Amino acid sequence: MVSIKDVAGASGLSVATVSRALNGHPSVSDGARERVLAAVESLGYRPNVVARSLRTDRTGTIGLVISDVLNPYFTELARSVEEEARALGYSVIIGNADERSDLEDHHVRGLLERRIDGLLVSPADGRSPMTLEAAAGPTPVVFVDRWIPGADAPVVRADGRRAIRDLVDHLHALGRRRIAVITGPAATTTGRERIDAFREALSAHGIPLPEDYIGRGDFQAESGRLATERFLDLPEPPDTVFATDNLMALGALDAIAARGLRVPDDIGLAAFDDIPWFTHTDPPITTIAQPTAELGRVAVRALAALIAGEPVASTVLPAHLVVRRSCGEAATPPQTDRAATGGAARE
Amino acid sequence: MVSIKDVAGASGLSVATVSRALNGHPSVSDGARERVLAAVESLGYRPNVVARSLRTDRTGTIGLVISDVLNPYFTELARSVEEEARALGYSVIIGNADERSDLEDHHVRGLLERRIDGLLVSPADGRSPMTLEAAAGPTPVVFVDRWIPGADAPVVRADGRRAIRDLVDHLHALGRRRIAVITGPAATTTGRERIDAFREALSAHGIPLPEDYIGRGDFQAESGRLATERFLDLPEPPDTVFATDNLMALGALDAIAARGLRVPDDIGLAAFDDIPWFTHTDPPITTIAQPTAELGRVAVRALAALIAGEPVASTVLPAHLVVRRSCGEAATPPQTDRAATGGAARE
DNA sequence: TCCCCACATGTAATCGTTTTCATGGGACGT
DNA sequence: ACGTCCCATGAAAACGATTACATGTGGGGA
Repeated sequence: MVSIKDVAGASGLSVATVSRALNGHPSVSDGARERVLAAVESLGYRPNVVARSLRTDRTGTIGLVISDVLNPYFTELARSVEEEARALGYSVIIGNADERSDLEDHHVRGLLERRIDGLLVSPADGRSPMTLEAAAGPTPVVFVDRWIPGADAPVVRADGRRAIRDLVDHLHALGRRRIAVITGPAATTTGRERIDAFREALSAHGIPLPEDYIGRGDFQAESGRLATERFLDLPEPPDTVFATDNLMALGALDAIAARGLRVPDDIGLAAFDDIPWFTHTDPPITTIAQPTAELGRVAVRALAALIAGEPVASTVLPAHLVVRRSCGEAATPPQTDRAATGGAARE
Repeated sequence: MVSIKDVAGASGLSVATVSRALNGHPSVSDGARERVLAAVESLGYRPNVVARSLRTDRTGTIGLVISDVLNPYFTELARSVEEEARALGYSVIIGNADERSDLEDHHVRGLLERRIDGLLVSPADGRSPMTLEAAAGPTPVVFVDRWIPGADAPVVRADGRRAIRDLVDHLHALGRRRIAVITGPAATTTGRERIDAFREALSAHGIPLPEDYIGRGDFQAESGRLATERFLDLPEPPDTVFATDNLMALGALDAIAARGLRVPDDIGLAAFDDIPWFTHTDPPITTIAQPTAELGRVAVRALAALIAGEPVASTVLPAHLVVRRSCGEAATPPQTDRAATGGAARE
């Protein structure tokens, strides 16, 4: 590999001058700069980022550890993170934890050893020691979507409580009374928030939530299918199922279709996270949409600020209900669809 | 940050011995090893991969540049690549080219500067100079899914020709005769292969393919929608649309739904790439499935072999037709989960 | 007893940059 | 004409690891 020394040799200058020329240092003569560029061109020199990072202690890279790459919600998040990071001059290394805390550990450790400038993580659960260590350590960390209570790092997330209340109002208005829910892992903040908000909203309407109507899922499709089957086997099955993420909703749809039941006539279905496919399922699915891309952008900006040494506060963006047809005929066609990220609350 | 020197100091040994102890070098006494590990533990030492890479000229990282992270096909590919790479001791840095060759260029350049050990790329089109340069350069490169003819790198891909023939046979058997196609960019190998094979299969049945029945897409949803609208505006619209990837099929579905038409009665739809959602659309979509995960695994193994200096040949795996209901009655009607949209008018 | 070798360890060079410090030579003000 | 300052440049020291080479020590074979 051709190094800066070769460029120095070819241009008859010292490595110091070459380095300065390449980094836009002001005190380099035009002549020198030209000779350097010519040598770079003819030798095909490409700076060694590894060496540079060692010297400068900056890698120009941020890490992103997400819970599941196959989940469209997280791919959208990853995409917006990469986009914003690129705009800010950073590269992104993505680690997929697959909802496993050992994998999360593995990736966080690897990223820290790689000396990334900052870390964005959506913790699978609170059980990854490395994640806690990272949050406590010198590398800037920002939690996105999920977080670990007590860990010392800003959080960028969406608040679904209000939207869940809206959803339950909607279901109530449609006459739904036997509403079951498929939760995420109790160890995740989003898992807890969604079931808590749901329970609260139900009780506001005086609707009970029997233990049988709570399916314990893991945010992946198969768990949604299993939970739904169990619901359908009940002596008094629910008239509506609320899956607290998009993959579990997919699993629920599977289970429902396998029994030859129809949505929404035989059973209603609502989901969390809006994804393009929900428009095309049979029927289109009523769901709660997060401002996913915005979440990613805000998180990256927060991380960049942290890296720059600026103080950073947590951010909460609102999620909102998107009514389609999977719970019955829409009462009113409000169609608040998308772009509604109006007021961002700051903590 | 605590470095190997601190560990050496704390354990009363030299950096050389510490390094050896940490890397499992045989000639290190048990006593020394223990003292090193104790010091590592108490100091919270974490090796600096950047420094190691500089010295060893190995980063333990491979790059993966894909065309579109939002495309489920590529996320599945990315996932299997990461999995296999991890098993082989590599980390993966993913770059999203978003079907833009300038972004592809950007990522390939960044990855090379980062001195990745090897590069997996699915070129957006042949127009990225960096990709060509990379294939010609010293860093091992393997093309996956798509490739650049003439570039000197092994290719791991699926062959869709046979499956496309099967699809056309299927359509023909169902009486479909006015079949339109939405192609990918002519600059991509997959784009060309699919339209070529399709054209060939049609002519084997004596079915014409008028120019009007060819929609030029870019593998993204919006282009599928536009192409389909144009088809539907034709004086004699097609009775079937074949979208050559899953996102364009989604767009086609959009356009069809927007006109209140029903699939497959009013118009048939077939796709390329199988994804979980195709089971849940209305109706489930007949498509051509690639062995996506296997593709990722094979590609990583090929790259690892290349890195190890072993000779590597290109690999072609077969794709196959998956018949569902979007083109008309399935050959084998196993279950009665139809019923659904009985006579209900839509929209 | 002596020699040789293997073993455990240390010293120092090295990887490719950036950056501090030193230096020489104009340009400019007086 | 002289001192001052700045500007362009170079030499060399880092950064944190790995590793070739050197060194001392102890054990085993002759």
